[in-house]
Amino acid sequence: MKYNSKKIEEKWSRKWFESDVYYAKDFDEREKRYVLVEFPYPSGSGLHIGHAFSFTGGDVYARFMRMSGFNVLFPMGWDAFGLPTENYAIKMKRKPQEITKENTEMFKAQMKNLGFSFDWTREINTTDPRYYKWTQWIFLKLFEKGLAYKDEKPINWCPSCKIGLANEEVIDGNCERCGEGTTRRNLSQWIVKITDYADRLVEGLEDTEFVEKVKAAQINWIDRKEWIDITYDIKGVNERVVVATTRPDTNFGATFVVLAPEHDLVQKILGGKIKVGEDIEKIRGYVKESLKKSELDRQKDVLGRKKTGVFTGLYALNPLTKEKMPIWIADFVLSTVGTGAVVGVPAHDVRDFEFAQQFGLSIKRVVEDDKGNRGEVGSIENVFVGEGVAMNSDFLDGLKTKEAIEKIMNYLEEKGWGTRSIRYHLRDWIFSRQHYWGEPIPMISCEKCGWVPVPEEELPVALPEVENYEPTDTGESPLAKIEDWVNIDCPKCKGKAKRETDTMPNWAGSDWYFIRYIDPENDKALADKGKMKYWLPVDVYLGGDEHNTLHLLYSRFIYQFLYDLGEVPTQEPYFKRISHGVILGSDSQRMSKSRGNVVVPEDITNKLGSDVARTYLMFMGPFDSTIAWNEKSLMGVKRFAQRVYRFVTENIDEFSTKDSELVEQKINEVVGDVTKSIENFRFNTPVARLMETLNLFESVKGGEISKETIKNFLKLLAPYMPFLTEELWSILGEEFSIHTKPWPEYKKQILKTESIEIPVQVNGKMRGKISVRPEITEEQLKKKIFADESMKKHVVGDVKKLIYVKGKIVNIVCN
RNA sequence: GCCGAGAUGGUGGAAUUGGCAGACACGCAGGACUUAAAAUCCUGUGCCCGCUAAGGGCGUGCGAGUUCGAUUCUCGCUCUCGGCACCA
Repeated sequence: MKYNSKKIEEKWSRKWFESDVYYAKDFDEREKRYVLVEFPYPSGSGLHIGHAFSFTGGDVYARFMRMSGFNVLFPMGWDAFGLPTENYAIKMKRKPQEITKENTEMFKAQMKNLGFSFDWTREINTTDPRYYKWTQWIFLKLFEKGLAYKDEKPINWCPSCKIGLANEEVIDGNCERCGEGTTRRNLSQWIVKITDYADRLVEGLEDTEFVEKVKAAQINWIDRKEWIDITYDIKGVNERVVVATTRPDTNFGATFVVLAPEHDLVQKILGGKIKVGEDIEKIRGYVKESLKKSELDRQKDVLGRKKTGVFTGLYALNPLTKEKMPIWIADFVLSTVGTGAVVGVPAHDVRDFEFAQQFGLSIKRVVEDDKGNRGEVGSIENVFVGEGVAMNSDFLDGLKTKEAIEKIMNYLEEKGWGTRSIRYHLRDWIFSRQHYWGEPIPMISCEKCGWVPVPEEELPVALPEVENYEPTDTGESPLAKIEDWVNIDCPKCKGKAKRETDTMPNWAGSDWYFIRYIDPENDKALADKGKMKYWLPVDVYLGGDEHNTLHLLYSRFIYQFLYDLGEVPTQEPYFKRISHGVILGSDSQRMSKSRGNVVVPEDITNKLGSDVARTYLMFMGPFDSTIAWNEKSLMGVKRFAQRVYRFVTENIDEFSTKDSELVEQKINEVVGDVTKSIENFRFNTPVARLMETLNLFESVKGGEISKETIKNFLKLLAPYMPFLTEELWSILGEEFSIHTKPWPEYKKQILKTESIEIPVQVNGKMRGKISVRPEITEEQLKKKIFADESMKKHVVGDVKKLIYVKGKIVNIVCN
């Protein structure tokens, strides 16, 4: 019979989704497993190969767990708010709602074609008002608990998208979405205080089984450090400057102070509040120039970049050395880091050294380096930033860096010159976007009462119908133009008030979506608490490397916050996180339209079928590595599928009731290997094992294989090739569906064989094999080896030692 | 610069308590079938010497070390990829 993938796949796809084979049952007696894959943004271009890769991995695992007897929740939904849809809507003059509907329908059809075993009764969509009602509810709770506040902040502004971006959305100074350079701009923004949870977000990782690189990425991003803020008096004026440092042990080597151009003192100088001797116009010119620079320009060529700056004419007084330190303004100091002012220790900081050299400031070594150098620091190679031993530092001399830091911190605090503080690389989260296609932030600004939350019972604040979605150049959301929506009575005082017109960032809807799958129709709560207790936490979360920091951090934060409110049952949302690699184009470059190397799943499913596409994606290489697409290798999997089909259909009447020893041993071994591999998310090797098994089947007669073994073989293959195996299962006359049948069991006891082959090494080199009974003793083995001419000739000189690892290997040591 | 991962045939990759390196697949070469091509099937395929043999030598990025034995463990390098970064 000929293998017709198209016919088979259409037939079973329909049948599966008409039945309940993939339904997850709330409160079922079986042990639960919540398998989550990142839900996609339904773009107009359809399912991407990366989606197919990720979802196939999840599907193989979910199917395996289901057959292993677990009650598996494997849901899917749509993260549908976002700029591409909005931009497309503007271009086509259509409603984003309609476009989203079309796109999700297309995605869903493609997913069904690929045979993913999602439970579609739990489908969610972040743009559905019944969903975003709860996204808005979470925001109200954040506001209520003081974790959301409004503030004027310099934000990254993309002039092309006309949108404010979080630091995380700016890649190398460019907009993450459109790639254009960003600038900075002050806007009043809603900010969420994620930093309040910084320590918890680090500590919570201990309770998870995330892979090491994900944990490291999260901890790195949060990056907690202990700082001390030191206050210096300024000579001759009644002002102070506060610098922040993590290396106060080097403070005896401080020779200057640098302010960020945005610093308050700079404003005071320019405003004439502080009189300086220097040419104020020169200072003004420098500050103006640097504020104009975008983040891109300021970060360009970071290493070895020529430092710029201007002297203020002021001096800070170092209480430790009693020396005066010139105060400079330079754009290498960032206003958003520390206090926006740093103390220059050129001998022990590369940037400070560059700056000192540029402007002829003095350089003083105060740490002996790890090679014992105590001399002058004359070149950049000698700048020592590591930990060493303090010198030229009065009472710190001779102390190791860590001890010196502790001692000086205590000293500065006692003297009232410094204050310790904990700071993070993680910043508070800018939560406002000036766009239409997002969740409206449910807040009302009242002339009298200030910011008033929309009452819970009035949620959702639905997106109004608009004529024009175009963002404005003023930075206002397009919603601001809809007056009858914006103007509203204050819920508190009934006076005149206006709605917030900003919408939420993309992350908002995806922070908590896994909760909603548990109870998608609930209109009283995020989800029913009993159901949450049954299903949470997510047992395995599969997704791309690109979401290992931000999405994961944001959603863990929101979940921890919900835990504090008593809304969710566990401290952490995800138990395991498995991240997969990227599929590159056949040219080993990232797939992109401009490179013309994009492969979409449909290309393959149309030509070769979904079973082949799925299996090939898994067979390509390890799930977590980055692999280039290779069109040719696909054919190997196609051949395999055909051979499986042909072998089973052609031998259907031949299969016996008992395996030959060889077949029995092989299938048992493969059951063990495949099970272990899938459990550990190594999805590539089971395919190879199953190919080996088929090779063996083909080399023996059908009569040497039992029907039971064929059935087990199909079960092992079922997670990879759900359609083909279902078809063959039915051809074998078995009852629907293979995907609900129990996974084959691995028999532990080793099969007793007449003889085994033992490799023989001489001085560690393989010289041959010898066939022996398994229970042979070392003595007998030795005799047998030396009776064998072909072995004996390799043994030269005296035999010093013979090592026999029972049943595995022999090594003869001689000289 | 910091953090993380990695380096195995022509290619993707196997090999986890240290024990037969190269499973499986692609590609390539030869053959069968065919008027022919495609498809399919069979055989061979790490490199070098050797007669297309027998046989031997070399071989998991480089250099040392531990061990009877190292792709695997230790130390020191080189390079590649991913993330972060004028973070003071």
